[in-house]
Amino acid sequence: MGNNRVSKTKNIGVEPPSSTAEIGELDTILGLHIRRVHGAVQRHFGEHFGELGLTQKQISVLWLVGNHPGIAQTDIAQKLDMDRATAMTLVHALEKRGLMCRTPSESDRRRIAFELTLQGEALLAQAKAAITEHEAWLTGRFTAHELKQLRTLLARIYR
Amino acid sequence: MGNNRVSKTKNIGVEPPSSTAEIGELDTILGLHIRRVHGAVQRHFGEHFGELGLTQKQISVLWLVGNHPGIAQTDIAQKLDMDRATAMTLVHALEKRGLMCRTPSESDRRRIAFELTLQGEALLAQAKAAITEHEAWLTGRFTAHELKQLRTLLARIYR
DNA sequence: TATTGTTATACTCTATAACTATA
DNA sequence: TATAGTTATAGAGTATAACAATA
Repeated sequence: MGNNRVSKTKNIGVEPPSSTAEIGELDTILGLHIRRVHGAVQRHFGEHFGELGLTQKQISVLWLVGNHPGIAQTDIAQKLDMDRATAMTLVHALEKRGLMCRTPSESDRRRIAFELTLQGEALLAQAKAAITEHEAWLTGRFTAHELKQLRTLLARIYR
Repeated sequence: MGNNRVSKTKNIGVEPPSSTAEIGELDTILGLHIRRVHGAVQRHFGEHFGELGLTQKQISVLWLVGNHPGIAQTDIAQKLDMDRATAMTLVHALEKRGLMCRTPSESDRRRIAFELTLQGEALLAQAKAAITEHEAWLTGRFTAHELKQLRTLLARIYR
């Protein structure tokens, strides 16, 4: 098994590290561009703001809860394009760290209202500073006009 | 613990599902746009082409190896912006499924040359068709000019 | 010393399915 | 029946650290 090779013996070990980017047809694929960009952004944030102890995803949850005290898990999931169970994981971790707390709703006892704790507010403030810096790195390469274009074009993909 | 709430009792359970998108300042963050777009693309591919049994990442590895028979893991990693260990995981899984095979290089015995198997070639052909369809869904919402703009702007982030 | 492949390990994000309580 | 939260489970992707073989 594993021996039904398709092109017998060409270029064995002769692949020159091929300078930089030249992936052939692959280069045409917009989806690949998007994944690479996503990866680059993710990587930059982790490398520069990892000490914060929060991922971008976690920050967006804290941010959202900070803007909407009393919000429920379902709404968090819906607003950030997540599954209910995925939101649970996020929320639970943040709760366990004492950054958010819960109060059962009285009008609808199925729902649970979430708010930031004082600690959560404090860390969110730091996180916002980090995000601001990170955004400067990300957006600094564009003019205001290009930035507007980019936002408009990207928004058309998921809205 | 968990009782040091910050805003005593406002909006408990009164959060109206808030129609659609309105995340406040969060909406300004380009990084968030990128993550949402990435998620949407990922989701669409999985939902429509999951039966193929290949992820977009796996396809890009097969595609790359197909274009560069004899390529080594390090080069795959470098060309697709991955860690060596991450590439290992990908490559190993594809190998185990009989889609790629290896031949130790003779000129440099540290390197291993990878090629697609016949099975790999066949599946890649199917995958390319899927990607083409997926790309049509993705790019169909843009004019040719917008598409060029978008590609140019995105490329500026990781190049 | 540097590079290639490897293994072990770990964490984040994601989702599905099934369950409980409530509406 | 439908919704909110929960739990168990799984898989993809990512990375770090340490090791062996080779250059």
